[in-house]
Amino acid sequence: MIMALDPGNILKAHDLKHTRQRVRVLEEISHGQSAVSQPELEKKLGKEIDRVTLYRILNAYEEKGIVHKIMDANGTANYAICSSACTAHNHHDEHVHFNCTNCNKIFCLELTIPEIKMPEGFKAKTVSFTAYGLCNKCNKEK
Amino acid sequence: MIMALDPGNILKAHDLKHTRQRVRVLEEISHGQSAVSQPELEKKLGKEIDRVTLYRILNAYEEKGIVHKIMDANGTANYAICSSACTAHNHHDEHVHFNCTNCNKIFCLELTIPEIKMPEGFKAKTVSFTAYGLCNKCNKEK
DNA sequence: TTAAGTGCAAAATCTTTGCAAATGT
DNA sequence: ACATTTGCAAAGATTTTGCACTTAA
Repeated sequence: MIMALDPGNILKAHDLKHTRQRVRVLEEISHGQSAVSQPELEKKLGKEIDRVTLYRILNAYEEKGIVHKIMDANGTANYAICSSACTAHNHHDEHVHFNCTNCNKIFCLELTIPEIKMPEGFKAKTVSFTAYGLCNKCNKEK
Repeated sequence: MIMALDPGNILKAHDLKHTRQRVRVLEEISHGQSAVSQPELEKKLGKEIDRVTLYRILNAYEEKGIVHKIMDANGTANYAICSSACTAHNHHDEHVHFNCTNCNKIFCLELTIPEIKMPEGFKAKTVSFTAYGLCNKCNKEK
């Protein structure tokens, strides 16, 4: 049941070559408990990986369904590892996100998004739910 | 109860001068039943209003609580008129949004976002709910 | 060996800033 | 008359594209 989460397997499973750069990006994204913004990744990896390469790797990961991209309130891309249920054509990212307005981090909460009946004619394929406020860390500091 | 919705009153009520450019932007935003993206506004108003002025007007409107800004999946800003209940410091935008993946339009649905209990330590101030799929128009065409 | 991936340079966008001229009250 | 607002020019930032060099399989 525990599917291989190490970079090597993830890359192999998606027909992506195992390169130093790709491994590093995966490491950084799976690092903490929150999603990582692209600017953060650039800051962290700027010396090791070219900016353009980072764009390409992130796009590839998103297309393959390895990570999911979450836009924060500023239109900045954030990335988190997809659950193993995700595939390139069937993205399951239907949990609640929490976007801290202080530290700007995005957390993937283990909460399912409630169903909502759409009006006549509107057919929802996927939904997204994001809560904005203070995360558990920033709450204490304030 | 029906508060004045004409541009003149809206602007006056928020201490903004009544200029040709501001009126046009308000007209375009309140035009249809869906939110308008910034690129659409630029295309529509490009001959009448400078790009930079448009940025400034949209920012002012958002700060004053005249419009609300909705980021679509591409990180593009979309704007819709706020309900009269919005003020600069108390934004009420807690209805469901529908983002059509075909025509890219965003619709403000008259549906309230269900409450979700946050995990220990996380305090949500506002929430956003967006459904992605085909809108009533695009559903028919496909 | 060779197709895929990377880095660099440069183009194309998008967004912000500064300032002089124009405009609304 | 005067503070705001606008347009233009230009700086800054972000994202994309092309191509030669490198690297994993």
